[in-house]
Amino acid sequence: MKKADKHQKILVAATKVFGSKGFFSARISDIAKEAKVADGTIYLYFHNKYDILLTLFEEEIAKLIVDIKAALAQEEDPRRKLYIFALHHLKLVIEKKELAEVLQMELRQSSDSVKEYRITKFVDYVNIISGIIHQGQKSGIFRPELKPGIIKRAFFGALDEMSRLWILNSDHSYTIDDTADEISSIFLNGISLPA
Amino acid sequence: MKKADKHQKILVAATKVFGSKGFFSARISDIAKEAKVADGTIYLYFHNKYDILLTLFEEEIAKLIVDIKAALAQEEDPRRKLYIFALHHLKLVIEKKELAEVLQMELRQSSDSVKEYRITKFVDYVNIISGIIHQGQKSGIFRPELKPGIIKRAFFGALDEMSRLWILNSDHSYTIDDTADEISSIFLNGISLPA
Amino acid sequence: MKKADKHQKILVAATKVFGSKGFFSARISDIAKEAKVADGTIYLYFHNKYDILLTLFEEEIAKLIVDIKAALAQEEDPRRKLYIFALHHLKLVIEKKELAEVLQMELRQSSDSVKEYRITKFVDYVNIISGIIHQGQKSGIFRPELKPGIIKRAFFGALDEMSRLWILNSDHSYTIDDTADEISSIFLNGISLPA
Amino acid sequence: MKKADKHQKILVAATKVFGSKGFFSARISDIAKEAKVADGTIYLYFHNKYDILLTLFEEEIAKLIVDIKAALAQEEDPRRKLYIFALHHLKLVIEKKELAEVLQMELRQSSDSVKEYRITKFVDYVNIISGIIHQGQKSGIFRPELKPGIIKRAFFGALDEMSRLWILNSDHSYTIDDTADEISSIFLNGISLPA
DNA sequence: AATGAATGAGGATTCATTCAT
DNA sequence: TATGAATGAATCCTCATTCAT
Repeated sequence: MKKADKHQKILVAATKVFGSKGFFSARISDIAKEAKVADGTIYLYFHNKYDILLTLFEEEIAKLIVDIKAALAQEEDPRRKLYIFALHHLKLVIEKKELAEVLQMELRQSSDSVKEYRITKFVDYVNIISGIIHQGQKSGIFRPELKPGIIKRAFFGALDEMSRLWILNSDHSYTIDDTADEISSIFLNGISLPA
Repeated sequence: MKKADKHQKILVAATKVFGSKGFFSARISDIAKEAKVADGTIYLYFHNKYDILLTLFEEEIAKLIVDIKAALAQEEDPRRKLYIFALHHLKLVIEKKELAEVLQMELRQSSDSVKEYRITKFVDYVNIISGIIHQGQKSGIFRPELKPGIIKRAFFGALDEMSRLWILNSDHSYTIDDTADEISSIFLNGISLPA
Repeated sequence: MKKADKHQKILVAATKVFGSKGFFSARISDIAKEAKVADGTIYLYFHNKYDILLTLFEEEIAKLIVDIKAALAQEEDPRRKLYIFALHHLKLVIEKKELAEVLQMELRQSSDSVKEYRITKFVDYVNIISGIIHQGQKSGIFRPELKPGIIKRAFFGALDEMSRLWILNSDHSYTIDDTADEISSIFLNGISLPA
Repeated sequence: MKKADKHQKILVAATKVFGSKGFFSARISDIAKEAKVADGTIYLYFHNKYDILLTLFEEEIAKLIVDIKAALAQEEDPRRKLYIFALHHLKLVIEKKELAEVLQMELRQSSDSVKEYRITKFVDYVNIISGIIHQGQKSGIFRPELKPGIIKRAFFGALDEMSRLWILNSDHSYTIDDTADEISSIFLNGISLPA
């Protein structure tokens, strides 16, 4: 197994373990067992437990940004773009339940280093939304008086809370597409100029 | 000092400490010092560290529900009610920054006992929103095809994310009233039937 | 048991354990067991394992300095003083075998903090010797051309090496008094001016 | 590279590393890096970390004994011999600072295997001194009532302490020759019969 | 009821040693 | 022979909880 593979294997295991027990309750030995490596091996790839969490965010959010930007590039209409963002975000929740849980829980951690982190990678992600809003305002589709800084937060928050619903409830009454559709249409109705 | 007072004093201290360091990083001795009692005294009022967190939610959210319901009772119009809910929720963030932080962070903890708890008290709180939506749909003000279960989550999530913005940023460009207004109007535009 | 007592009890235990296994091989749990306290209790009195060692030196050498100075105060003749110093030093080896072993072993540790320490407390101790030499030179008893800085080291080294002999060998062919006498007389012959 | 060369290279590296960090704080990987071999390679030449230390003593002290005996063979006078021994010992400190540090520190370790070792090789070294004393007593130069067993220890101790001075202090006020001269003359004055 | 010293279980991390390549 | 990634036993230290006073 190549070096990069083991690095990845540990991250995958950590995502799962952090997701199910939370960062603090997760034990290094849990991650090691899940990754089928020795405890000590983890320290060949990461400085410490916290470094695993940080790397997790860095790598996964980076991937997510790439994916979403690729999907958005196919589309012109800011209204459609908002829907696509919602859809992607919610899809992530289903496909990478564990990462979503980590995002859910750990992103709220108040430790300074995470806060610092947030203002880099995570903010890039959320700023995709304000970019869409901005574009829509320039095209005369969205109401010009709205502050993109507020909308992006509200939109992200709405999606995020929906994710929480999915993560915590096992039986899902609604499909992703329906939910993405419903949330984006509420927002679109809310922020669009009358035709 | 009466028994109830010390119980309360510890909860106030715990709110502050959990808020600033998070549940796991908070030490019982931190809370004891903040409450100006001995470490051991805490165990005369609470079973364990976790019990403090649970009690905190129970008591504080209960109070919050009472407050909000009182405010809503003054109002008939579901559209106004939604604005009032938003305003109250955001006001809480300012007035009880620490509790809001605890809500922000710990509510996301996936530990089973919290999950269990959420389906009681916290859900009551969020259900106030779906009650408003429902009422609005019955009165023919809100679009009848929308699922209150989704709307309530989206609305709460939007508010919650705005709170996060406030908690983590020190300088606030927008006022609470503006934000409550903007968010509720997006939603109201989004979910209202055309007049 | 009073607080100071437990502090002392731990130091006594540490002296014994460090003495028999050396600092690095000694386990905190060994010291705790020897002191009949819980492992954690040690950390109520000391910052860490290293702090125990440092405190040990500080307290024991301080006591030793007091004792030796008291004994020297009774005496005028620098020649007698040197003998008294030798006698006290060697007596310490017998009476506090463990501390002597710690001194033997750990004082040689090259860690910076110990080195730093040495230039304070331990140097005070050894400087008692150069004080005696100096006094003897002023009184015209010791050869004036000798450097007290060298003599003190040589004399201490000779005593120290004799201690090592005692500590490592179980059967002692010579008595302390004989040894103190022999070593001090070699030095006295070596450094005295012809009568 | 021949087998013996790598064996030697590791010992040289170990001398340096043990000397600067002490045996316990030295890491196998430090030695490996210093010797420019892989960690695992060390185990092809030594059984374990401890075996390196033992071999170090064995080989280096053996060399030292050969050197000193060669130098002493040139000389008849026991008084000159003592001076030569002192000079050689102190020269070692300058030339092989690291080995001297190892001697300084690790020789004091009380671990049983080292203690055992000491009674073989190291004792041979120190016994060179008692041999000189004995010879001097037979020749009627040194006082016959002195116990060579004590003198050898005291002399070695004095030299050893002087080494410590050199190793720990960077600026050396005295030259080796001066120091060797001063120490051996103190002893010679101390142990010689009046002419 | 209140205290805070004492407890000891638990876990992150290190590093000597092994072993597949 | 040589490598260095992998191992996992070992240990310092933390801190929730207890309990004698």
